[in-house]
Amino acid sequence: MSLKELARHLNVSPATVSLVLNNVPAARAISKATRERVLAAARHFQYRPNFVARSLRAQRTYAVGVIVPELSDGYSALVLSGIEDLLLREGYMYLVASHRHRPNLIDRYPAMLIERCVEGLIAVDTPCEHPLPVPVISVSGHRRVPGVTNVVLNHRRAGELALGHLVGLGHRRIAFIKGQAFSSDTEVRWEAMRSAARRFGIPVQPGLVAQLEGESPSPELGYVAARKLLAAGQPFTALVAFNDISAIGAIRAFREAGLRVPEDVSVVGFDDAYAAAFHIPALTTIRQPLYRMGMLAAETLLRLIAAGPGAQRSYIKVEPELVIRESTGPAPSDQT
Amino acid sequence: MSLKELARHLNVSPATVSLVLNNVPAARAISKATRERVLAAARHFQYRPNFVARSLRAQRTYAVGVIVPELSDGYSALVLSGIEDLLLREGYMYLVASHRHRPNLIDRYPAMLIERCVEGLIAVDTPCEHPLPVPVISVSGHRRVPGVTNVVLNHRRAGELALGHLVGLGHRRIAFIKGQAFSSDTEVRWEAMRSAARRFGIPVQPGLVAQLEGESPSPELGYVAARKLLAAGQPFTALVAFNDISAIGAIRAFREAGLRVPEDVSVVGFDDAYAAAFHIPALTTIRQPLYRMGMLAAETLLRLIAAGPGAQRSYIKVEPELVIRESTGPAPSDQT
DNA sequence: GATCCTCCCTAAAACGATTTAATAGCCCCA
DNA sequence: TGGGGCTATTAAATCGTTTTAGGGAGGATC
Repeated sequence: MSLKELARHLNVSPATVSLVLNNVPAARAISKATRERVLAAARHFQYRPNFVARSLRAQRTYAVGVIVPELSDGYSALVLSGIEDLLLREGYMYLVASHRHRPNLIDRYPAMLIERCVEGLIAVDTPCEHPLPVPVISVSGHRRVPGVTNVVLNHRRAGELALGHLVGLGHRRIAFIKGQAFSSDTEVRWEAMRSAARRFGIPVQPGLVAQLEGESPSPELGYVAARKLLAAGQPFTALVAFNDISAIGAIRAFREAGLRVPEDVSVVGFDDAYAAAFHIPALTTIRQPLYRMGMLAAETLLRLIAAGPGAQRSYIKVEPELVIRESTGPAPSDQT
Repeated sequence: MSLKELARHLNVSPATVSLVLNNVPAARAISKATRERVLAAARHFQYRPNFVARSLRAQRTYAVGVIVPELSDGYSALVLSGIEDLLLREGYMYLVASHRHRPNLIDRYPAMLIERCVEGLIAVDTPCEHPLPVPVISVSGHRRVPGVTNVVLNHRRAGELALGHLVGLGHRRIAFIKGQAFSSDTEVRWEAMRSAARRFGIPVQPGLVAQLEGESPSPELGYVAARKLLAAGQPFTALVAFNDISAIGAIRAFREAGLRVPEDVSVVGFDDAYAAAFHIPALTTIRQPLYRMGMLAAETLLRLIAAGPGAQRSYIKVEPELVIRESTGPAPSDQT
C-alpha cells in the first residue's frame, strides 16, 4: 500500500500523510484529529514507505559498498563484522563484492557499487588507485590517494613485538614468510620486519625469506613456502609468518620434516584469527584488532558522508598486540 | 549527469535518449544519425543511468537479502561465496545481515531487508517461521513454511558415511557432539546419526552424547563438550562432532587429557571447512558442498523471482561426501 | 487537394515519496 | 466591507528514469 492510496482512503492529500508520518516540524500545523486519523490508518494498513522512492527523492540510499578479496578467509570476515555492526546500528546497510584478486573485478566492482548509488565505499585489503566520487575508506591500504582514508596497523610496533619476542627467547636465525604481492600489507609489513630486525641486530638472510604465492585462502600456501625455506637448507630456529593461516601451513611442513614446534622451530603468526587459538600447537601471534578496524572504518566513513566532500585524514592507526601461546619457545641450544 | 541533462544538451527529448540507450525494439524508429549522436554523447559524458530512479520506475531492484547467523564462522562465508558468484553473474547484488542468534534480530532483519525492496531472501542456517511477501530460500532450513524453499543436505546419507566409516574401522563405542539448539541442522543431523547407528547396530548411550552450548564460532565450544564427555567417564574410541570447528576443539581436549588422535580416539568432523584439511591431525570429515549450496540457493531464488509467486518445490537436496584424512584410524584393540 | 503512409521523434504519465509555496475558510477589527 | 491574521490543508514540483500514445513533416496515391 502506497502513501497515495493511504491518503485517498483517508480523504486527505498525500502531503498531509507525509507530513504527519515523518513528524516534521511543519506537521504541527495539522490538526490533532487528522494527525491521529493518519497514524491510526498507517498502523492499520501496516504502511511502510517505499525505500526506493524515498531514496530517489532524498538522494540518499543509506547504503555503502564493501569490497573484499575473499569472504571466507577469516580476515575479511572479521573486518566485515565490525563494519556491519556499526552500519546497522546507524541505519545503513551494505552491499558486498569479493574480487578474488582478479584485476578486472577490482576495477569494476567500485564502479558497479557506485552505480548502485552507495554513499561510500570500504575497501578491505584491496588497492584503490583511482579517486572516486564518494568517500572511500581503505582498511590496510597504504597508498595516499585523494579521497581515500587508510585504516592501518602500526606495523613498526608489530615488527618490534614479533621480533622482540623471538629475540627475547634467544632466537637469532629467523626466517620469514612474506605475503603475496597483491596483499596491501605485504610491503609495509616486510619493511617493518626488516627494520625491526635491523634494530635488534638480527641479520635478514635472503635464503631465509620465502613468499606466499597463489590466491587460495588455505594454509596450503604457507605449507609450500615453508618447504621452500627447508629446501634452501639454511638453518633457522624461528619463523615469522605473514598471517596465521600461512603459519598453520608452515607448521605442518615443519612437522612433516620431523621438526617439532616450538622445540625445534618457533612460529609467530599474524592477525589472531579464530583458528590461531585452537590450532595445535596454539599460535603465538601478532593480533590485529580486525573487528575494531572494521568499526573504525565504518564510523569514519559515515562521518565523511555526513561532512560532505573535503575534510578527511589520510591515516588512522590502530595498535597491534602480542599474543603469546604455544608455538614459540626458547631457541634450541644446539644451534647447527 | 542525468538523462534529462544529456537530452537537453543534444536538443532531443529524454524519451529519445532513453530509447536509444536501452536499445529497445522501438528504438529502430530513431534515425541512425540521432542514435549515434546520442551514443557518442553518452560515452563522452560517461552517462550512467541512476539505479534508484530506474528501480523505482521498473519496480525491480536486482537486489536480494541474505541473512546469516555470523559472518566469520567458515560455514556462512562459504555459502555466501556461492551465493555471491551466482548473483553477480546474473546482475544482482545482495545485502547481508548477520543476527548472531539474537531472536529480535532474526525477526527484524527480514522485515528490514524487505523494506529495502529486496526481491528475495536467502536465509542461511536461520529459522524463518513467517511467510514473507518475497520468495525465500532457506539453506539448511528444514521446516515446511509456505513460500520457503529449503536447500538441505542428504543427512541420512551423511549419517551412513560417518558411522559406516567408523564401524568399518572397528569402532563400537562412539560418542557424539550435537549442535547447538539454535542451529537448523542440529535435530535433523542428530536423528540421522541415531538412525544410522541403529542400522549399524551401534548403541547410542546417553553418557556418550554432549551438546554444543554457546554462540561463539570458535572451537572452544567443542573443547568444552569434549571435556564433558571425558568427565562422564564412559569409554569411547570415536567421536562424531557436529562440525569441524567443534571437532578441532574436541581434539584439543583429548590431547590435554593425554589421548592421541587417532590412535586412542578417532574424530570425524562435519562440513569440510578450510580449517579441516590443515589441522593437525588433518580432519576426516563429512563434506557438505557449501559453495554449491549457496549457488543453488541463489539460482533457485532468481528462478522463483522470475517466475513470480506460486510455483516452488519445498526441498532441494544435495549429497554429502566422506573425506578421509588423519583424524580417524582403526579402533584400539585394548578397548577398556 | 484530400487522404494515407512512413519516418522520426516527443509529450506526458507513470513509479512513490517529500517539500514548498499557496490557498481556502474563518474570525476579528476598523 | 475590506483587509489582516490565523489555522488547516493541499497543489504542484521534484528526484531520474521508462514507456505509450500520438503528432508533425514529407512524400506518394487517388
